[in-house]
Amino acid sequence: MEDYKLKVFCTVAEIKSFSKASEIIHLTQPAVSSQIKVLEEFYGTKLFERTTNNISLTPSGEILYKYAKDILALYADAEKNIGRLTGLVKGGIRLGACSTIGGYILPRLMSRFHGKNPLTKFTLYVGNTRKVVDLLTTSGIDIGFVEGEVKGHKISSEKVFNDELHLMVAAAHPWASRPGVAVSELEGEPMVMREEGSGTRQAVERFLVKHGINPAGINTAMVLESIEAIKEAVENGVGVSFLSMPAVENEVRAGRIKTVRILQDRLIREFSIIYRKKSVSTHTMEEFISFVKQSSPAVKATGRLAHEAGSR
Amino acid sequence: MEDYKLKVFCTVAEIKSFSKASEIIHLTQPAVSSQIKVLEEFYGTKLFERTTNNISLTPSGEILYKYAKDILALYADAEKNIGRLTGLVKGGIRLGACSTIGGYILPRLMSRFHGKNPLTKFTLYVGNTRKVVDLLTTSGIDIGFVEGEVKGHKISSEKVFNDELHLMVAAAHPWASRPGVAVSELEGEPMVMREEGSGTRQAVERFLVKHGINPAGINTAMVLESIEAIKEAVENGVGVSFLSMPAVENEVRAGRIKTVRILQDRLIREFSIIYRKKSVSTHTMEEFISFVKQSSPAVKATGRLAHEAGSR
DNA sequence: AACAATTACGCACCACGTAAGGATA
DNA sequence: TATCCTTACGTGGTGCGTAATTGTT
Repeated sequence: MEDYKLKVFCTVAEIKSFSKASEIIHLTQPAVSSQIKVLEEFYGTKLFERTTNNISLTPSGEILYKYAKDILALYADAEKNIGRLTGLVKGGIRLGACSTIGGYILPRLMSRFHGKNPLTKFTLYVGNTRKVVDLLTTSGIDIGFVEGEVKGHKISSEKVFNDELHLMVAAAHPWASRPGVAVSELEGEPMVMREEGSGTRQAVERFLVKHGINPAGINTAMVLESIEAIKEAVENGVGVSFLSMPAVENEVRAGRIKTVRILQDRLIREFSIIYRKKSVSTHTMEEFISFVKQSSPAVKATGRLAHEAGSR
Repeated sequence: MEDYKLKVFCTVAEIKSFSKASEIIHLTQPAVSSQIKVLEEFYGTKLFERTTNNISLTPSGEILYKYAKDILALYADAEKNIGRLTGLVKGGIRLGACSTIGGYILPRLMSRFHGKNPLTKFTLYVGNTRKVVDLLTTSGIDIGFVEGEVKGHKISSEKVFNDELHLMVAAAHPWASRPGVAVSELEGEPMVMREEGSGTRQAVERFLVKHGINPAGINTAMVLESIEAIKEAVENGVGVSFLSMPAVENEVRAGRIKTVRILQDRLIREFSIIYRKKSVSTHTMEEFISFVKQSSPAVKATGRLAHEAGSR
């Protein structure tokens, strides 16, 4: 029920570009121009100074922007408080997540949440951490899930998942029948890796370094950007790999892939939920975040359960 | 640029009636129902409890109302501040006034103000003091002009005009050529009066009492509810009457009516400008009020000048 | 019966997108 | 030429009023 004109105006004021703002709010550039024009005609004054290549707020625009932010905040606040009162959970949530969470964990959470609250609508963007953070800061998404913690004055981050990366081998691999392997045995063993810069890759390398192994010395049989592709490669004996349990649950159940315990340690990485500090979240967002936090032990339990089952 | 839905909602919430609210905002009842329905569907909850004969806000409605008032106030505030900055004076002002001001003083002020600020639009309602105050409290008008001062916790009143009531006689009347008459001479002289309850009537009676004359003893030749009618009566020698100078300026200039000085005293009454205490006035309203205050000496001067000219 | 709110429906207007136009580096 | 904003124009959706319907005292 927010004021769309003010929303458009604020976006333009913040992005300092009609065209870029139009993309963010999914409108055409002329539509944005038109909205601003209406505002300018109403207030009888230019709100933006149009110099070539960049626009800036006029003094009038500054005033309106100050009020517009407050007004929009009140709209959001009203909606949140009414939502809290009625307990109604509805409306859209735009999520962004890195591939592991976005591909395997979030879809289940989203489905369960949507099952409980059919009036909710999810949009999910999957990309790397930087992209997710960018989208969050530009209000392209409402909530993000990334590995590690994100520091930034505009973003709050909070750990929610403890995701374990399990060593995966083909069913026919010699390790498949062993109760566990030492970290040192990974040296020389052909491994399938995620690309440089991927969170999984970083976690694996940190793990190796922690146990005195130089990642550069690893026999990297293949580098793949897709989890699905890695599973294929592992199944076909290209090499072993570290993967998140939810990502290979089906293959492990079917016996096509086996998980092997690392004797000395477990490779655990933390996922964080991130959201804009200042923006007033909706009641539905509050509910979803709380749902995710409640669900995270369950997610871990599922993962571990499957792991126990798969490795015995 | 305010949010029309919220405006409608607030009006209904305050008036506690769809149909009455629809009259105030000049909308049909179905339109109001529709607006509220949209809000209720958006927030997923009833905002009004519809019991027969009267409606009341639900808890959700209470929340929304609290926010809606603030939001509307911010819209108005933004507009006012931008208006102050740009110095632009535009938009509508709804005035209410008693007959003397509404009929003779305000039209000139409105015209002059409109001449300086062509983007302004005036609406003028003329009625007695009670009607004007009612309209003001129900937001039917923005500014009112009434005789005396109005006390009320929701209304601010401020004196602006010192309007003098002059004794008017027909050109052929014996007094017309005299430099002045004593108050006592009014006893027995046929007088034309405004109706009971009129501000002018009250002022005249207070004046008589002040000078030791019982109003009941006055020879009331005619009681008329219209100033124009009184002027006709005076011109035709029905009797003398007290009238505001601006109301008879043309007749005095044309010599059809003469003003006669009262020797001991002058009959001066005060007009006040009244407006709602809490409601955020627009910049244009501020400008108009300040214009009226500036103009009030001019109005008096004009009145006196004409008086001097007419009585000599 | 009478009053108040809702539902049904047709129309007019407004905001959008597509396409063309202008200005500046 | 490429980028960015504005203008022009046709169309679909929305909000209004009129009229009929429901519901309550």
